[in-house]
Amino acid sequence: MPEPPLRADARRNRARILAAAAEVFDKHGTSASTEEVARCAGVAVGTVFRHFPTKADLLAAIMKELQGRLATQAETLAAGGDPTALLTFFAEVVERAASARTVVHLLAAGGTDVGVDRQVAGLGEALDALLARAREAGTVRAEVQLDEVIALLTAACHGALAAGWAPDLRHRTVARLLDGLRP
Amino acid sequence: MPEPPLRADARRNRARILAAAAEVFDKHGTSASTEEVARCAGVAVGTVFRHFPTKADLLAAIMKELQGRLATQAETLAAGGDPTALLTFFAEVVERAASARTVVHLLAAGGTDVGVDRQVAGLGEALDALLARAREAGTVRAEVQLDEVIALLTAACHGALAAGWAPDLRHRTVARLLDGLRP
DNA sequence: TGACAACATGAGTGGCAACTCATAATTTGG
DNA sequence: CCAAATTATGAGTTGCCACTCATGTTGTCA
Repeated sequence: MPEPPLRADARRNRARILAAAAEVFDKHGTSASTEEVARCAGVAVGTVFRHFPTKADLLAAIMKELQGRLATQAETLAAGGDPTALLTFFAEVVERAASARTVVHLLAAGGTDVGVDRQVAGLGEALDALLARAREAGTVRAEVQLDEVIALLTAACHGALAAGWAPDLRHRTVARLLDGLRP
Repeated sequence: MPEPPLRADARRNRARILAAAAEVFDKHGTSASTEEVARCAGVAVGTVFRHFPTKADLLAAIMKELQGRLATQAETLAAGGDPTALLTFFAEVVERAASARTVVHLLAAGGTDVGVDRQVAGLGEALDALLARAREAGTVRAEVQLDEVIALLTAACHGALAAGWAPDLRHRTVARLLDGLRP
């Protein structure tokens, strides 16, 4: 089923909508109205719904993009060969989550929410590479499992976001979390 | 301003509403309708709004109760003198959060949500006692601060709840978290 | 027990937000 | 440059939910 290519203006609007949605949902949470997204994108509501028939579809699209960016970053770090890359990546994701609500939803979507299961799996593989390298180098304990790392990351993101930790507290808390992984 | 005592039926209904609200919000999240709460309590909507003029007031009342129970439990543990009581308490709260959405909201309400700031402070004192004892006994590292413990607890609750960790994963993750506190 | 105040009831109101559809505007292949 | 198809528009439509209020009920106290 080779989807016919989008018209030029349609492509442009789709991109604008995605950007606007990311901005709006990050600022006001996912309960922000679709109309607000349309306004921010400089587009009518109907156009948003033409591209994403459902609000959930819009969220899923954002998450897919986000997942892609995170996975790429993780792969880059893994290629670098630094055995502490896992810890770096961990801290950075939490740092981003503190100001970007959407990361949280991505990571939490291991389950049933919007159908992002496979996306998360993709991030999982990238993380697994980082973890393997860290284990070999003795940067983290051998018995630490991938799902635990993901769980800790999820928890930290949620906490940083929902509780609104100040930067200082955030850094100390992440430090404690990483302490739990080291030998 | 000595509030006149409630009438007998009013007291009974107030209690029923609180219990029903806790059950409903735990099951369907805080977006469940007030009407659902009323139905579950066997009461009309108007009655719910007579006792709690706003949905936020209802949530705040639930959290106040919850905070009281948790604080009491923490104090009891502290009185017991077990130096690992902090770790026990931590694990237990997370365990409860996994099936009770409301704990999460309580712990996350360090900030601006419903005005529960002081309630959390109350829990903080009880936790502080546990932490002090654990530090003296060398069960946790000396440099671990109270706000970090609260932050970790918050994070773990959010994670356990939002991501729906299976029991096995939950236990391992909490273990990793506690590893980060030990010497 | 009676009478008054406190309380309960539940149909109704207002408002918000997701989603639709007839119409108008663009794009594109010929 | 001109159709024909694709896309954009935005004023509705629909449904839900927090909250109100006129009316009926129950507890309390003398």
